[in-house]
Amino acid sequence: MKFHNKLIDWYLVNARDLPWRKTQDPYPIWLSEIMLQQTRISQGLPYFFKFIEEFPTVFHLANASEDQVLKLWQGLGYYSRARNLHSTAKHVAYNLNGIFPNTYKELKTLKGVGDYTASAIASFCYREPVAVVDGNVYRVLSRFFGIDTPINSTEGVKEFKNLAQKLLDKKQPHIYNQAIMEFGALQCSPKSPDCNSCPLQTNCVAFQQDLISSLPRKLKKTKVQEKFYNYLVIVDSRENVLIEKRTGNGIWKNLYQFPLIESPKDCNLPKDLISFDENKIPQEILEKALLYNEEPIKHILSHRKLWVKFWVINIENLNFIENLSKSFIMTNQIDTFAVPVVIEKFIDTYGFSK
DNA sequence: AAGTCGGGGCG
DNA sequence: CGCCCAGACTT
Repeated sequence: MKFHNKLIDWYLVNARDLPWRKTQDPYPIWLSEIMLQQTRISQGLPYFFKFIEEFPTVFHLANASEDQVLKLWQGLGYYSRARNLHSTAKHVAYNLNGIFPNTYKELKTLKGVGDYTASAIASFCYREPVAVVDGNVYRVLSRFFGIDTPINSTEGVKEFKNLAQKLLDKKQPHIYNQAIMEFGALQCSPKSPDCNSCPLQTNCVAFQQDLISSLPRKLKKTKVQEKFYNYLVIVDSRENVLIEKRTGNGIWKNLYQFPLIESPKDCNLPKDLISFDENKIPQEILEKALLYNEEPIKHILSHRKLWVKFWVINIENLNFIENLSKSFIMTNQIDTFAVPVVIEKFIDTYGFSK
């Protein structure tokens, strides 16, 4: 039996019941594919339901504000996905009459839709014979064929894409693509795959040569850099709190935060804050800072290690911000703004009175 | 070709 | 801790 037939037979027995598999409507399928980029299904699923409920159609999503979209995305990470999602929704709604492109090539022109996502939508919605290559596919193919080309090298990307396309069942690309990904997720998992019950065992090079644990190969990434973040929770007598929008192009773009003082080392006293402050916040304000957490919170990201401290400053009124060039906002409705998880956790613990 | 971009879960 | 997850985009 052919490779693709074995995978599909396995899939028909073992497929999970997932909401985006019940439809050919490109809107929910596109939404799910964006959400699941570098994200486990268990983590993305609740967000998928939230989004479908809040934005039942691409027009609802297009008519929302970016702030609203980011707020709903809060906690899912890789926020450029949310910004691109919203941008593409507006494009589809206003320029394309709400109709998604229906070919791989056209789909790839959409913001946030790359090689994988275009293949997924084109095959699931329109039966176009284009093979998906995601983390699951890399793993299944590298093991079954014993390919040790690093999957994140230029040659590896090309090699696996060509192989995947060759193996594709072109009469039912939608089922084959689902099958190989589901197989990678459930049977041929990264750690301790279930080789004993595997229908591909006898022809699997990695299994026969005991290479399961060393495949797929991957070039190691650069080491993470450490940073020290000091957030100033400046609260006035009416429970207004100062926040700002992160604009630049870096991490957490367009999310909100408390005024931030980044320091080259751990800070323990207000005078440290004063020496590192670039917001030009008046000294007499910073002097009142009370350290909320003695031990910095370790916030681990894929490419960064953050040591985060929160400093609470109670003052009578926040009028001093008029003298600052930065655009801080006074708010007593902090819950309505999208914030990074490390700030969300602080807000939940600190408990502003509403 | 290498960096950047989140957060959670698992061994 | 290190690795991985239905990757895309920038430099």
